[in-house]
Amino acid sequence: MAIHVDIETGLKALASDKRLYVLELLKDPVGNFPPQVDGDLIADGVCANWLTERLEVSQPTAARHLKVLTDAGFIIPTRKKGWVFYRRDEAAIDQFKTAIREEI
Amino acid sequence: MAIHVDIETGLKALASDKRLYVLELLKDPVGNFPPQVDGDLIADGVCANWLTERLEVSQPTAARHLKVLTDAGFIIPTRKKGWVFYRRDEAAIDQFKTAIREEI
DNA sequence: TGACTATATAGCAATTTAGCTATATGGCTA
DNA sequence: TAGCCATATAGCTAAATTGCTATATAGTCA
Repeated sequence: MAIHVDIETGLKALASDKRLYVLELLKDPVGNFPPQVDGDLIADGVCANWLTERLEVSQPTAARHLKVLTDAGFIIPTRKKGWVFYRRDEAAIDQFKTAIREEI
Repeated sequence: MAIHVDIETGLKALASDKRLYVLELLKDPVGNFPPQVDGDLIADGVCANWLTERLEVSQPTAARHLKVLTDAGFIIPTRKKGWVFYRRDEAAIDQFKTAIREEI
């Protein structure tokens, strides 16, 4: 029961439609969002504000979802000017997929 | 947000230490459990009673965990004599892993 | 520096999940 | 058939999760 400790954190982070949607949106920042001024859509990621709009929840609720994904290691925040940009951590995501494949 | 409907069910079913443990135990029924009389450990699976003991929760709580896993399609119940035996549905589990790999 | 703006946190209500005890169900077995 | 035993369901409490509003924080820009 203590075997799957890390995998369990990842599963809990993903077991939410909102958070799955964030990862989905971040797969194609250029396709899903308009151009950005202060952060590069690819290199830095997508502005928290835009993700919040897409999630259709309040700013604090979106912030918490983003924190869960960040804490699980699936997304990376980058602070620039007044904003925080988020992008997928593909290495971490791949590592999780491997763990699922091997341990479940 | 409606894209991941089936994947989300699976993720929610797996996002629990107890249920991960059930799948872990069912990976090696012969190694993890003593011989059975009324059901074959491999062909039929492991008696619900024994899984309940290993989970260290009450019978109704264990039954509910097993139902969640069954509803998600990860385990298959087989009724025989007085008992219910559970085994992994490897095909369904593989399908889930593929979905994770391709959609996350 | 000072005001403004984006994000984070606090704190509360509603919902979901997980646990329990008590009891119903349903099918062996004597 | 009658009783018994494994499993399922009902119904409750406690904890965790998700949403909100209000507010604190912190960094930017004039």
